[in-house]
Amino acid sequence: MACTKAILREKGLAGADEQKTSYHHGDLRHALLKAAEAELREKGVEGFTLRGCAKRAGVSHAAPAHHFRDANGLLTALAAIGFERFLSMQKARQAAAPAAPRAQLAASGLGYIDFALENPDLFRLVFTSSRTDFEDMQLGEAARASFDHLVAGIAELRGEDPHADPRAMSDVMAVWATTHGLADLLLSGRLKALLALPKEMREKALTDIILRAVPEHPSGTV
Amino acid sequence: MACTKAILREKGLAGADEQKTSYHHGDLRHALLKAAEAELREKGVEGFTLRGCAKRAGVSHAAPAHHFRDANGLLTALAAIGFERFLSMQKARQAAAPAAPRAQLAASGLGYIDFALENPDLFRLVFTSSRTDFEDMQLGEAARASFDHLVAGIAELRGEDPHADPRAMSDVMAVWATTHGLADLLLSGRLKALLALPKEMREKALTDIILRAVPEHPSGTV
DNA sequence: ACCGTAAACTTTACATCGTCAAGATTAGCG
DNA sequence: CGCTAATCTTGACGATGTAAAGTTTACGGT
Repeated sequence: MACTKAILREKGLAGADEQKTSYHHGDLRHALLKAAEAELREKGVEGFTLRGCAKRAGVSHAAPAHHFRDANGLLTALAAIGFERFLSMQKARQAAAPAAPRAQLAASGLGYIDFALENPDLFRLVFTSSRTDFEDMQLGEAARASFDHLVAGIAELRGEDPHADPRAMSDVMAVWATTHGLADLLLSGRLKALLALPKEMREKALTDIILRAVPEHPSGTV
Repeated sequence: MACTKAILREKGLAGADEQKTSYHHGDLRHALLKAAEAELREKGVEGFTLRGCAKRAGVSHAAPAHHFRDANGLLTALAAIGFERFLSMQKARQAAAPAAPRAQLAASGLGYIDFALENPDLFRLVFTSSRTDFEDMQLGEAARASFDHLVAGIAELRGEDPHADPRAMSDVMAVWATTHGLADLLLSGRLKALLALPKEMREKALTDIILRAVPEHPSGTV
């Protein structure tokens, strides 16, 4: 609805990125999101600038306001996209792993960590920035989808719906916390020992730690 | 060395906080750190402002530069203090817990989480802000002390020095990740189920999850 | 007791930021 | 073909971090 012209231009101009022949951009919303991601990657969450995004997209500094309420609005939209990519990286990992629930869970966790390491600032934006608005439909939906996916994984493993069984919900929280903690600590360079390992060994170690969170023989209350 | 006058004034004036009679403040460094913590608590990491700190301390906006290189310098100094408080909250918890290594480890973890929940923005500053400089002596030292403390806890539990025994080091990373993940997720309101629980049950649940990271009978490699 | 140096603090200035308001341009529909 | 509304630009404002230059005061050597 908003991008017919952009499509035409992109087809016509063989993908060179930064034209801007006409007054109207054509698909600025998209362009801004791409620019925002690049800015985020280069400058980090704390160095992120709305004007920088506008410049990178080749428009004036006030243009973004017509597509996003404000800077936080842009970041929120970006976070929603990030969240979707986040989930699909987990699913991609799982697709390449054995079907056993335990292996699936570990694979999902590795995807979680992969995403964090490959998109550090996007990860930070999504998980620990106060600039995103989770009341936003897109973002809220993406977040819920991601949570549901984890819950489903535990349901598969335990044969109980975590929403009904507190013990299964404990498993959910435990894997999530462990995986998230690994991701966050790796990201901030606090687990250099792990990062130094060759990929295969590192993933073995990560898998081991993640699966500790869901013991095969749940102990009684400690 | 720099605070004789400040001490005199504080004694003389019965602790009322915001005088500023003389041109020289007397203990501005201290005052700025206090102001910075308050600003952090009120506005959060992303809303933190150097000028705000200066105003709160009752000095001109350029005064902080004489005590801290720049805004990040102030935040770094604050982070160092935060880190020390962080560690002592863990130790406080441990002092009130049974001496058994496992109980000590759990207590330390609960202290970790306590700190995060009671000082959310300080926690964020310390663990996920790019504005702190860990090359800084104070901060680096505080961080190392905290890590050493965790390592010692695992050494106590396993009877092996993690720096020498990779399996023990795995335990270190596992508890750390789990505890940190819990803290971070709780902080961002993503584990509301847990937060809703009455204190005692919540701590029981947290303890259970934390201790999963260090199984009593370490399984062979999964 | 005094004086000069340096530290502590203020003032001024500047570039950059986010956002608002008003003007220019163009797309799309009647 | 012309109107309206969406899209984008320009200009302006207050706030921010930091650098430079000026002011005040503490303090050590005499």
